[in-house]
Amino acid sequence: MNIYNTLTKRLEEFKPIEPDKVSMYVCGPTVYNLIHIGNARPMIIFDTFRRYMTYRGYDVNYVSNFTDVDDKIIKAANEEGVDSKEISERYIKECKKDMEGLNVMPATTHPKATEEIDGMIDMIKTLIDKGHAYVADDGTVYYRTTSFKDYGKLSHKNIEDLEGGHRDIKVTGSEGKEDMLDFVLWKPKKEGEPYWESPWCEGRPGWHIECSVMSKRYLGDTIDIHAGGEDLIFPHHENEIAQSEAANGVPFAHYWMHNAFLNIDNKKMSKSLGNFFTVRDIAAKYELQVLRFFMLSAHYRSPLNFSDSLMESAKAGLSRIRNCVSDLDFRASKAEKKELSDSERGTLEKALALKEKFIAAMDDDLNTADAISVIFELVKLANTEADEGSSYGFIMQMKDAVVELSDVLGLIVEEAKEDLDNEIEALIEERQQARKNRDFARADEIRDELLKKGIVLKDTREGVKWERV
RNA sequence: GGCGACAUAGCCAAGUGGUAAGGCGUGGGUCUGCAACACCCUGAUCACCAGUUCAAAUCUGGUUGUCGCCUCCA
Repeated sequence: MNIYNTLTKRLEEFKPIEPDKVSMYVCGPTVYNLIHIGNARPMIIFDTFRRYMTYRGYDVNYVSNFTDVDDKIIKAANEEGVDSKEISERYIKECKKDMEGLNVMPATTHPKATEEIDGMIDMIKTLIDKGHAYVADDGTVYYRTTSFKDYGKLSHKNIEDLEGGHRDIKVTGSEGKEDMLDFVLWKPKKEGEPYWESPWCEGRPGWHIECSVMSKRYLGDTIDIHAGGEDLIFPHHENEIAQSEAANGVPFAHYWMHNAFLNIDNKKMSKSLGNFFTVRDIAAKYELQVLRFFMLSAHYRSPLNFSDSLMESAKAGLSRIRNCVSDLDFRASKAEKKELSDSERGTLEKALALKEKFIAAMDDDLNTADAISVIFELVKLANTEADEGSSYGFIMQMKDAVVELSDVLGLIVEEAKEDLDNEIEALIEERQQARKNRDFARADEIRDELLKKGIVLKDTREGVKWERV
């Protein structure tokens, strides 16, 4: 498995700390509102990575946090006149619903920042003791950026560039800082804000310290992979490295993976541009599986543009895979259980080769676009080779192959088996009689009637096939 | 101003030295009472210019364009 490592800017072979195990931390959302489709990209990408590693036999310890104390949460709480905990709890719940729709597996652990305050205070103490942090007059604790010689190693910036590169915008609240680049580890409460006791003041943690602490607690001082959106490289991940490595004295993460942004009309999604979509907005129009398929259709390190027509295209593509699976299912129900023919064996060998091609694509820095194309090749093979004469075993093996690979990508392509009620069965039977009698008007009438109930009929050579829309 | 990424058919998108995967869409055909599904056929001198090489979408330099980070942000 090769992974592009932001730290070294190159593709590297993945070597876990412990054989057959992966420890992985993915920065999760700040829960002040429903998650947007941009939040969904890292969730889908790294969930796919996790599924693939699990498929390859790794035991994956996957940790993803919820940031549940933050300015935006406090602001939302004030606007609604409720406790900030009410806001964060509500949106954690909603986020989990969206994740379920996207078929994103729950993390091994989903820590919350507010439940890890003790650990943060401990780490801040350590940083102060080691001279990497200092307390300002108002009780704010800052990280002393100049004390960490590797500062800038992830974002590949040097401190002079950062200092000199600052544009007109002045950093606010920087009065107590020794240096412009120093960042907050602990900040004093303001009136009406949630706070915790600490040796420095009643207050709350800075954003960056949360992830350092949660990663350490659930995965250890050094982990295999730390991941998130590319906008987090600087300053968030840079600061995490500075905190963790200064406090723990060992490397923080061996591999850093970052997904590119999801854009709308080639622009960054933002509320001010009015091109902002929540996952819930999309769910109203499309099954969220379509969104997942769409996101996986491009490489995770390429910017991906979102639009309605692209979603339509994704929907049609996903249907192609699903049609194949349901056709194979239908064929299997009619097929004879007999010895596989030579040609069937040959086709299965081709299918096996495609499976290897799929693995090669995924091994190449999670090339899901290529992996999906392999699934389409498999679909084509199945559509071309499976017919009324095919054996049951052949059909089922082809189907299993398509389902297995789709499943690695977290794509649900197999419909849950369902029995139709008698009334509908009777209508289908009546329509068959009408067709036999060439009473097509009545036949079409029944078809329309069933369509209204969400059932689409397809007349195949082997009989009538139905499916839910 | 500093740093960086990208530019492949109508659209999306793989491909990092040996003459272009896949999907969606379009048009034509086969199958079907019709429809749907499926199948067959239908599409690219890889932004532009110069260079390296027997050979470049793929490497080097330049030009143009698009976008991102440097400030909360997935």
